[in-house]
Amino acid sequence: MKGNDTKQFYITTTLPYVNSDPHIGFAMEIIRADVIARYKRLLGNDVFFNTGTDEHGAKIYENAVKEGVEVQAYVDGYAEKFKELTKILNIQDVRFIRTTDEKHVKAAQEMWKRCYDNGYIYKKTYQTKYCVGCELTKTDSELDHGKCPIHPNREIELIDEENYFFKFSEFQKPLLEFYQSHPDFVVPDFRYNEIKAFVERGLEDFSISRLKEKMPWGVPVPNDACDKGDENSHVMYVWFDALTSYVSTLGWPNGDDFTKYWAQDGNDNRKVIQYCGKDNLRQQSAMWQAMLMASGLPNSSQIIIDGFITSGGQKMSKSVGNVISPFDVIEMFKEVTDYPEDVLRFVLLHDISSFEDGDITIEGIKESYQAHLANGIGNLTSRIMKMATSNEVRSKEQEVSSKVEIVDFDLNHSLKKIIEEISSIDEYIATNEPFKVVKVDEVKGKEMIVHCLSSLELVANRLALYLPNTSAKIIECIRENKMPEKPLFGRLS
RNA sequence: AGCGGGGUAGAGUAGAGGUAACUCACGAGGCUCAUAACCUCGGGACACAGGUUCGAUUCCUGUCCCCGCAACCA
Repeated sequence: MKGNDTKQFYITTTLPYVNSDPHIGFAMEIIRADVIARYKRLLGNDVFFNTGTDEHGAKIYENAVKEGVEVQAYVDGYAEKFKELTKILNIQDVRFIRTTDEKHVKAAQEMWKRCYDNGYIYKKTYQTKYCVGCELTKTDSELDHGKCPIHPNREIELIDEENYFFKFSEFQKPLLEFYQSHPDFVVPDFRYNEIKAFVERGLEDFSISRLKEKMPWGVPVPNDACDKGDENSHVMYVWFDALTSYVSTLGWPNGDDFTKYWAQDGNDNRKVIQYCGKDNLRQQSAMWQAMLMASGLPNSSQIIIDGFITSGGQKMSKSVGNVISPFDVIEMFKEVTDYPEDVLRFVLLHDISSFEDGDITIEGIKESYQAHLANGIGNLTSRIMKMATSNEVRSKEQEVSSKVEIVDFDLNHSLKKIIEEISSIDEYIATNEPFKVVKVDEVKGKEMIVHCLSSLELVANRLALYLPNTSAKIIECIRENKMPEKPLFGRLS
């Protein structure tokens, strides 16, 4: 990922399933995608950045029924929450697709038709064991004493019906060949190895429809592409529908955006990047890729897999009481800073490894805030601007250096490098004492202060991807030669 | 043999075949431009056992332990 290697750049998060409030893990995913999107824009790329909500399926239907609300109203409420999340996180210029959007429904049906016409969808009667928790049919080998090992508290449903199936099994070879020829298709490498091993073990066709009478909340299977007599009797399996959102957001099968942004084979000018959590490895890097192959569309360029976030060494859960909501973190810092969203962005980007699991606690967030934002960049800005304003030293005009580099999507590493520079500027001030020198040798002292201003501006520029508002504020202070009206990041009481 | 990740100072994390780094906490100095901030110095660590190697904490093998892939979940 360096230089102007691409012209069009497409990046998407997964679409979170709207059966609960926005998770901080998703906040991390979209923040990371946002940093990459900003980076690519800075390099002059034409970026299409997508997110949205996944709104169909049995679990959502069940939840809405349980709460006694219209399903549409139920998903509308969640869609608003997730839209709100993109706003408070300062996610820049992102498209938002909902799988209940009309254009998405049409696209999912078109995807189905193409797979069907190409011979990859067939009908069969079968009896199967279905776990509602996983939204997956289970083979006997996948069950543990008749229970889903993943959802032992849910009863396995025995389904004896005629369903449509996707010929996943036919894609073992094509997928393996694809992985072989694209060794960086999945990042990090250990996830690449994992999916390769999974496909090597063999693939089974999976059911991609549900009887409407049992579960009506889904995209109707297009009847003109399928056998008569089947009219409106099936809806799509939620994964088949949801995965299509990555192209429906581009207006596929119509629209210029699709031809413009979705990677074409052999066209190095385009990149299609998908961010997702590690639970999505199979869906994104195997199922979805097989669907693309089946419908004759180009594959994605790269899948970036995030780790999970625990809190206090444990999975966040309401019963344990260690859930940290992105909204709450931002709320918590509103009193001490005008940039609470940057606090959350900072913590998620700086304190969590780019690809491994990470841990977050309220105490840890506060510690990181105090060390790096309040005592670090915030204090540094104050001390330098104080010297500059009281000695009337203006910064030199400086070409906006885009001396930022992100290698292999390792945002954590890149941000840490920038933070290290803050410390070295503090050290410069302590060692050279410009505040003292300026009193005895004005010219020399002012030169030193100018040097500090330049260094600060460089750091601020490099922080722009990560902490956009903070960065802009610092640059504003330098340009207008003024102190921040109040500390950038006030001390916690 | 289910899949995958991990065990590094008191705590949380980096890192890498050859002086083990950072944040917090702790001890001793310094500075006064700054948000009781900042700088310097110091104490203190690579789970265990084999192997490969001139040399491993890093690579390999085994053992022990922890975590995720379940539930409200990305």
